[in-house]
Amino acid sequence: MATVVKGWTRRKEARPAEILEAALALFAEKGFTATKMEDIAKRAGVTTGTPYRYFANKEEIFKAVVRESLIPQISFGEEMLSQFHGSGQALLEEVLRSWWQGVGETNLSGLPKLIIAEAGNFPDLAKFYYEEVIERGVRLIGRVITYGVERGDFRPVDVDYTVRVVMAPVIMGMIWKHSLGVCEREPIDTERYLKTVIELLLSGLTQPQQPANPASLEIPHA
Amino acid sequence: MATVVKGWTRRKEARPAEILEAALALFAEKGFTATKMEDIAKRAGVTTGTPYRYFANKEEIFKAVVRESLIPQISFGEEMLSQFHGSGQALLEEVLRSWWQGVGETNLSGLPKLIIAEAGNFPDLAKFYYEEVIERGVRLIGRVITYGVERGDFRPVDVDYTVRVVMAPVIMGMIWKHSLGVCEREPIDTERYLKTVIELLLSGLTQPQQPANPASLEIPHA
Amino acid sequence: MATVVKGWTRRKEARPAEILEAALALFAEKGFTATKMEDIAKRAGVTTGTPYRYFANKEEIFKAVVRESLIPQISFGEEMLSQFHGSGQALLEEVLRSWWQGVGETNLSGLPKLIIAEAGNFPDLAKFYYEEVIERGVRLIGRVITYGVERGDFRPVDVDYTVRVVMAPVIMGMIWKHSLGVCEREPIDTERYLKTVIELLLSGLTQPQQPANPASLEIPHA
Amino acid sequence: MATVVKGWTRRKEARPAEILEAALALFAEKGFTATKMEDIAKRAGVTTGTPYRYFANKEEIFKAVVRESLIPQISFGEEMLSQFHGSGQALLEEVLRSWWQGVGETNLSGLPKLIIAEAGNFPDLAKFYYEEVIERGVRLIGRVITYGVERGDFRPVDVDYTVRVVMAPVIMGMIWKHSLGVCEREPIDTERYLKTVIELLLSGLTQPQQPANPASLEIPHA
DNA sequence: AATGAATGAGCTTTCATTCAT
DNA sequence: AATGAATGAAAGCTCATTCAT
Repeated sequence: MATVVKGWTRRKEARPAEILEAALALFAEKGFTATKMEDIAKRAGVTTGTPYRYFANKEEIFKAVVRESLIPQISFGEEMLSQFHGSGQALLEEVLRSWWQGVGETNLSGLPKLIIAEAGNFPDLAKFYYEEVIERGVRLIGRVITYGVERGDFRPVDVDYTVRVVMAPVIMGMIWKHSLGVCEREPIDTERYLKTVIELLLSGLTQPQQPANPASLEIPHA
Repeated sequence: MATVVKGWTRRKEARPAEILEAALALFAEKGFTATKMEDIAKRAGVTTGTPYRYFANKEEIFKAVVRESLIPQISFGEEMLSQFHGSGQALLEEVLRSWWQGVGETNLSGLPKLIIAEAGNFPDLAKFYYEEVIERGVRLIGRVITYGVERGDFRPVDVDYTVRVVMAPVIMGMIWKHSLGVCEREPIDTERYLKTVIELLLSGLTQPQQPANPASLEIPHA
Repeated sequence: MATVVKGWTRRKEARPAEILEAALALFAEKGFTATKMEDIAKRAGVTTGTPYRYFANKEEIFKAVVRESLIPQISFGEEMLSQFHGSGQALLEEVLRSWWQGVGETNLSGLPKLIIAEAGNFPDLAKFYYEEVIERGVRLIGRVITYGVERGDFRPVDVDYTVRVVMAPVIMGMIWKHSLGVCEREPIDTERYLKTVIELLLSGLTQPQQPANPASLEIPHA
Repeated sequence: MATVVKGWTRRKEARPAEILEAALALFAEKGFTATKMEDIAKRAGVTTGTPYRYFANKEEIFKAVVRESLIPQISFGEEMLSQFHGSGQALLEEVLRSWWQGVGETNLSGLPKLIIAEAGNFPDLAKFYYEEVIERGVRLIGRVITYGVERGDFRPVDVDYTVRVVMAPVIMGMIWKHSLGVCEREPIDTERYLKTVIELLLSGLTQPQQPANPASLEIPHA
C-alpha cells in the first residue's frame, strides 16, 4: 500500500506499480466489472484521471496486473522444474506447494476466480489469460507429470487430462477463498487442505505395480 | 423456445418455467450481473415487465432456478446413496457420473461459475446457495466417502477435506466449460476427462492391498 | 368493506360502490399517484380489469368518489344553513362541527390532502375539485359569516378572505391527520383541537360590546 | 439560471447551490415524486449524472434544500423573539409577517405542500422534516403566544393547540398558492389575506378589556 | 503530469391500461 | 360481465471515460 511520501516527492516511477497493486487487491475482492476505476485510483492514492495516463483502460490494467504479478510465478515454476533432480512425487509436491505459497496465499489467488467469472463478457481478457497463463501453466504441470512417469514414479497416465485433474483442487482452493469460502463457519485450514490434496494425488498417481517402496509414499518434508 | 402463439393466452401455466429456462441459459452464459432482465424476457418470448409477474426480482429468479433445477439433482444423489449396496468405488463413480450427466452436461453446469463469480457482490445469493446446495452436496459426498471407508474399500482419510478434493475436479470441469474452455482449440472430451478424474480419485482413495506404511495413513489432527 | 356473499350471488349493482369505497380508503392513505389500480381492485374484491368496466380510468374513479361522498356533505351543510334560525356563533359552530363529523372523522378527510398534493400534476382533477367542492364550500361558509354579520353577531369583516381564514384550521386539521400527524408522539385530541379552533374563531369574529375602534373594522380596499 | 460558460469549470463551487435552487423550484411546482432527477439536472444546466456527485440521491437533495433554505428562516424567527420587547400582538404580527416574507413569498412556500403530500410514501423525509422544521416551528410560535399571555396581552389559552390554530391559516396560505390557488379566477391578494389572518387571530387572542360578557366566552355545548 | 468535474448510455423495476378468453 | 396475463414507456441511479485546467 503505497508508502506515503511528502506530496510531490513521491517518485513518479512508482505510480504504475501502485496502481497495479491497488487494482489487484480490488480485482481479487470484487471481480473485474464490479471494481470501479475510481476505487482503484483512490486506493492508489491518486485521482480519477491518473490511471489513464499509464493504462489505456480497465482491461489494460488487468493485463498489466497479470503480466507483472502472475506470469513471473509461472516462470518461477519453470525454473524450478529445469533444475530439479529428485522423485516425481517430490517435484509435484514442490511445484504445488510453491504455487500455493506464491499465488494461493496472496491477492493473486483472486485472479482465477475473476477470469472464470468474466471470461464470457470480456473475450479479449479471456484470450489473453488463456494464452499467457493457462497454456503455460498446463504445459508446466504436464512436464512435471511426464517427468514422474518417465522416472517410473507415476503410473502411465493420460497426461493432458491428468494435468487438469491435478490442477483442479489447487485452483478450486484459491477460488473458494475468494467466494463462498466466506460463508463457512470455520475458515479453511489451508495447510490441512493442501496436505489432503497432495496425499490423494500422489497416492492416485503412484505406480502400484511392485511391492510399494515405502519411501515413495512418505510425504516429502515430513 | 416457446412455439409462437397469437396473443398471450395458452402459455399461461408454462410462463414461469419458460422464464426460468431462459434465465438459466443466460445466467450460465453471462453470469448474474451481466444478464439483463430484458434479455431474459426476450429469450422467454415475453416483454420487459412479464417476468416481474412471477418473480419479485432477479435474485428471486436465480433462487427459483436453483430450487427447481439444481436441488432436485442433489435429492437424486441422496436417493441413490440410500439404496446402494455395492462397493465404495462403484458408489463414488456412480454418484460422480450421474452428477455429471444431470448437471455437468446441462446448463446447470453454469451455476457454480456464476455463484463463485458473484458471491462477493450478492451476499444473499451466496448464503442461499451455500446453505441449499453446497452444504447438502458436501454432506452427500461425505457420506459416500464414509461409506467406502467403513466397508474397507477406501483408506481411512480426512473425510471433511477429502470431500473438497474429490469435488474439485468435477466442479472445475463444469466451470471450465462455461469460461475459458471456449478458448481451447479442441473442446474438452468430457468422457475422457471424467474417466481420468475417476481413475485418479479411486486409485488415490483405494485401500492398498499390501501392508501400508502406517505413517502416511494418519489423519491430520487426529 | 364489501359484505361477502356467495360468489355469483353478490348483486352486481353493488360493484361500483365497493370499488369507490376501496378507492377512497387507498386515496386517503397513499394519495392519487401512489394508489395502484390493482390495489383498488383487490381491496374491492375484484380483479384488475373490473374497475375499467365501470370507470374509464383512475381520474374518473376519483371524480366519482368526490361526487358520491364529498359533495353530499356540502349539500348537507347548505340544507342546514337554509333551515337555521339561531345566532351566527351557533351556526358557525354547528357547520364546522358537522363538517368535522361528516368529513374530518371519515376517510373523506384524506381528499383535501390528496388534491392539494396532486393538483399540479393533474390539472383536470384540480379543476373539477375546485369547481365542485371548493367553490361551493367557500360560498357556504361565506353565507354563514354574512348571516352572522347581518344579525350583528359578528363584526363586519372582509367576508371573502375571512372565509379562508375560518376554513384553514379545519382543513389543516384533516390534512394533518393524514400526513405528518403520524410523526407525533401523542395523537391529536380532535375534540380539544376543534374546541380551540371554535373558541378562537368565535372570539375573533364576535362583535365587541364596547364602542369599537372604527379603524380595525374597515374592510381593506373598500 | 447559470450564465452559460464554455466547458465545466468556473461554476465548480456554485454547482451544489445551483442544483438545490433548481430542485426547490421543481419540488415546489410538482412535488417530490413527480420531480424527475433529470429535470433537476437540466434546470441546473448539467446532465443526469452530475447531481449525484454532490448528493447521494433525491431524498438527500430534499434534505439539503430544507437545511440550506428553510431552517435558517426558523433561526431568524428565534433570533427575533429573543430580542423582542414590545406587545404580544406586535410580536405575533411581526413573526407571521416575516415568515410570510421569507418563506411564503418564495419557492420555499412549496415545501409544506410537498411534505404533506408525500409524508406517507417517504417516512424518512417526513421524520426529518417533522423533527427539523415542525417541532422547532411549533416551539417558536408556542413561545410567542406564551410571551403574550404572560404579559397579559393575550387571554390565557391552551397554548399547545392554539399554536396549531394560529399556524394553520399561514400554512394554508402557502399551500394554496402551490395547488388549487392556480384555479382561481383572480389570484389571492396576499397582503389582504395576511391582514385578515392577523386581525382575526389578534382579535381572537386579545384579552377583553371590559368585564367580559360571560355568555360570549362560553364554549357552546359545554 | 495530474486533477476531478462532467458526461450520458445503460440497467432494474413499476404500473396504468388493454384485450383475448 | 369478469378475468388477469401481458404490455412497454418511464424513472432513479451507476460508472468508464474524457478533457479543460
